[in-house]
Amino acid sequence: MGRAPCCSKVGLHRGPWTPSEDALLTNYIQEHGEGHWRSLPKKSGLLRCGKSCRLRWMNYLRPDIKRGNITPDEDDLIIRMHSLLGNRWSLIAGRLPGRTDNEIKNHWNTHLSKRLRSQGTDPSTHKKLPQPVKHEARRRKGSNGTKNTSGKKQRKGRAKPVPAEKHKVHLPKAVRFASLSLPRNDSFGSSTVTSLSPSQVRDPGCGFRTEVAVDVFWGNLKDSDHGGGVSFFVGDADHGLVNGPDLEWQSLVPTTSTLEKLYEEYLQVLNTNDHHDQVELNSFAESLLV
DNA sequence: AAGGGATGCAACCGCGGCAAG
DNA sequence: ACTTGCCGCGGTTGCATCCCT
Repeated sequence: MGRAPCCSKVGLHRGPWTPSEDALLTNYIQEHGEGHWRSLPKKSGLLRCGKSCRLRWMNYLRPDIKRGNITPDEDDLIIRMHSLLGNRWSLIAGRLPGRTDNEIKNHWNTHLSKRLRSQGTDPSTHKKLPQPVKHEARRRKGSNGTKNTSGKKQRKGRAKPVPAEKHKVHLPKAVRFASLSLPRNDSFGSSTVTSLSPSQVRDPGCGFRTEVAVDVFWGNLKDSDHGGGVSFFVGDADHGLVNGPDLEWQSLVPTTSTLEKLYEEYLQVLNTNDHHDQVELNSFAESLLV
């Protein structure tokens, strides 16, 4: 429908952020809070488009961002989540405290997809490839997120990321919805889980969303060693579910049997490889999202 | 030692969802 | 019902650095 660009690019800075720009943005947000990205640049004196400001804050400046190597456990979770949800990086990132969707996306594209391929698994479908692909990637030391923000240098043609059999997983797009969440730092054990049944979780119409189930899986799979956060998605009135203000934490008591059932169900789906079950897996993931 | 390809990550781009008018 | 603007997401690109020949 011919929407206007997010901002007039005339006179705006692009490319790497300078420390002074970072400081301006950080100071402004600390003082006024996040949001209103469109008007933020003008108010803060930044010569950047609002979108760029948001990205910089979300992916780099936010104080809760965890920088550094992604641990094997995080790798494991990313792979599992990706097998369920596909390229829903923001959803996956939501379960990895301190990690951004951009970081996870990059990590997947540069490390995990290659690793899976080298292990004989198709990274997009998570199904076994006919034969394992030789791992030709070179190891490289010390590129640990310490990206310089300095100067420029011309660039020569970049090999596109292996286009090899680009099967897209057409899972439903994530939808935005209200959520309540607890930080993962709180121990999973002390967090609460709503008492919804697995069928409720799977019921597309029920309004509860992915993260309940995914966190449940995570809590089980990782045996709480990460301290799981728990998120709740509140259904709408049409489905007779509670709205945010009506939720009482006291009522959200975890029920071990519910968790076990969910875990069983999840394992069942995960442990199967044939086509029929792949379909089931997809619809399972779908049901979590719709 | 140097040049060029490979790698990793920050940043950009375009699109879709949603809410307000 | 339609338009407009904002926000957030996923895909893609740009570029500094690493590593191999």
